[in-house]
Amino acid sequence: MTSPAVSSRDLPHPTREEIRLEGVLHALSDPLRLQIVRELAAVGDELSCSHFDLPVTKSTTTHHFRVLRESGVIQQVYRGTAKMNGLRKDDLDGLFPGLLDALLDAATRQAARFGGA
Amino acid sequence: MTSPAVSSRDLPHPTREEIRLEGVLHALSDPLRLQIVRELAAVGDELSCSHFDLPVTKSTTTHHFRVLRESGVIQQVYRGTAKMNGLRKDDLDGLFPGLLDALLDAATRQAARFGGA
DNA sequence: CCCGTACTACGATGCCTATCGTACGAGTCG
DNA sequence: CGACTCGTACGATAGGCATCGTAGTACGGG
Repeated sequence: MTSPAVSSRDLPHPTREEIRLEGVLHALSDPLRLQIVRELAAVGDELSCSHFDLPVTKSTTTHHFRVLRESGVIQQVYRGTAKMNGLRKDDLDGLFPGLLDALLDAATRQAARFGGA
Repeated sequence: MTSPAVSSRDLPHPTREEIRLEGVLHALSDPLRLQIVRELAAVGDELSCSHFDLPVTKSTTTHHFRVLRESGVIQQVYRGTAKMNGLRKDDLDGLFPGLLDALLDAATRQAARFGGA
């Protein structure tokens, strides 16, 4: 088909105005979720849930993506059977200029300090 | 006495190298603790625990200050009966350049958006 | 239509944490 | 010394959350 067909079922997202700093910080205070956001920022595009190889079951993965979505850090949309995830960079930059970049930079520096990739 | 005498009992702090980004973000994901850090940054000096008028009991206040200290966000030192709290700005800036300012700016913007002072 | 893939929903579990109250220790001042 | 202030320690409690397993739903392809 021509258009990707964003498929009927859609998911509740907070509006930009509803995004809370505490919620964003809480979402990013989990190592797995921070890692997800780092990868999303690195590719600068949407990624399917199954793209990530996380050391937890799929149930837990679903849970983490939901936390990220409900805190306003990512947007999720179904595309066929896949659920695509994208960083809400515009919204976050609009609300908190410079914060996302500072966080990503901090995460990169910490990854460099420790063995992490 | 002449010198403030940092009094015998002292408290365990993480070294700069031990500070973890996830821990910092978790510490700041609590509204009370974020508020404390905002006030410390605003005055740019040390403040006693009792300076803060928080809507919780003293036990809970102690708990929050400990979380902030153990995550490396603040340093605490006894000075007589008072326990003085100071932001570890140098350490945080050294580890994560720009992060603290971005966080404080984000908190200020959010406070402006909502009724908050 | 049936099957495989992708993800979800739900219940259970164990840990972490925010909160409180009470009892206590350290320091200061009269 | 004695009283008062500041903050701690400890136990209890309730709620949140990361994790899992199993069962189920949506979609696409043979």
